[in-house]
Amino acid sequence: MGTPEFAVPSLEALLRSNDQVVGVVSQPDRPKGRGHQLVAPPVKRVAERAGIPILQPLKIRTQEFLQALSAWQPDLIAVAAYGRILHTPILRLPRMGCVNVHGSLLPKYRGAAPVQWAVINGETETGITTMLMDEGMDTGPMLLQEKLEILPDDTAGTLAPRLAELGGRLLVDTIARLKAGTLTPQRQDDGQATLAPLLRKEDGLIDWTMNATSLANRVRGLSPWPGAYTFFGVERWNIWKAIAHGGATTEKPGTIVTLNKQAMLVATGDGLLDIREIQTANAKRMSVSQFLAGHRVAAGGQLGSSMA
RNA sequence: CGCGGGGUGGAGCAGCCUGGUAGCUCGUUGGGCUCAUAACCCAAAGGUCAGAGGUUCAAAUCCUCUCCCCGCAA
Repeated sequence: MGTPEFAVPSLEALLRSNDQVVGVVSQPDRPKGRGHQLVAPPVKRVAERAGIPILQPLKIRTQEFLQALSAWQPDLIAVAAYGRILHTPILRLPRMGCVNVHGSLLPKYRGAAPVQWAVINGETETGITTMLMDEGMDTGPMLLQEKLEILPDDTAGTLAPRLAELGGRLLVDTIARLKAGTLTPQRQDDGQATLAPLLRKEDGLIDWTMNATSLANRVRGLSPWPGAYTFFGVERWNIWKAIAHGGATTEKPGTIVTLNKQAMLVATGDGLLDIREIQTANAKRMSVSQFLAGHRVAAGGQLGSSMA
């Protein structure tokens, strides 16, 4: 069971493994992009190409779905970023249980957006944890865990594929060792647990009173979705890349302090944020030097919320 | 039929409403200045104004269609 790009390597790894994939469950096709075109989730596309039966229930807590699932007679259900909470009847369906591939070093970053939050919080390492699922949100006993370095330039978008690949390897490894009986599930230390809740569009609005380092990490963690943004007057600016500079400033947070052909420095609660890559409505993302070539922006300008 | 914006020398933009000499900030090339420079000064090259059709004495500009790109919303 899985839906987005993150789950694809896991499915592919299973398809390459010795185990048989009897079926794939993915979220329904959703209207996406301009024109409201229905788009199949990435996992579904891979499954189609591999000729694997696919289920895309609108609701999973139904008798119909449960019956369809049990008809496949799965020994084990592997779950990677499916996007729904599985309830007890499903968890108990497979003989060997449900194994989840989670994009963090549990018990840290339980929840829907572990990759993003790890970057937002400026972590220098994260990883993959496989676990036996229970009713809670990523609370089940852990099976295998492997670390992965977060590079200084990593965004959620560049980190996720590496984690996903690692996830695929770890999943196959986990299943093999489960079958061999050489794994001992390990309880999570709930006291160490942190949460990584689903991000919303609003989480992308930059709060200039934060310090520059936090903001730079936030920009990385929110890329490519939902994207960090701020307002210049009524104009919305998406900030795709920014670097934190130390140095005190007496300017009000959000003030454009320095402006030349190459750079735009903005005052924050602590330090300066050097905006490197920007995108305005109707335009592509571009380097700040490109942006400044065609847009008249004066030092002293205020960035902030649209209401300000 | 979800809403909207855009395609103008290599990059980013203005010009379009109110048709009439292709403009700005850079980049590139050559020259100059300087101990030196991504700085400064001078000069040059580089454009079928996305494409097709139409209106007009005249179209980047007005009308129609096509292609491509982007934001919002989901």
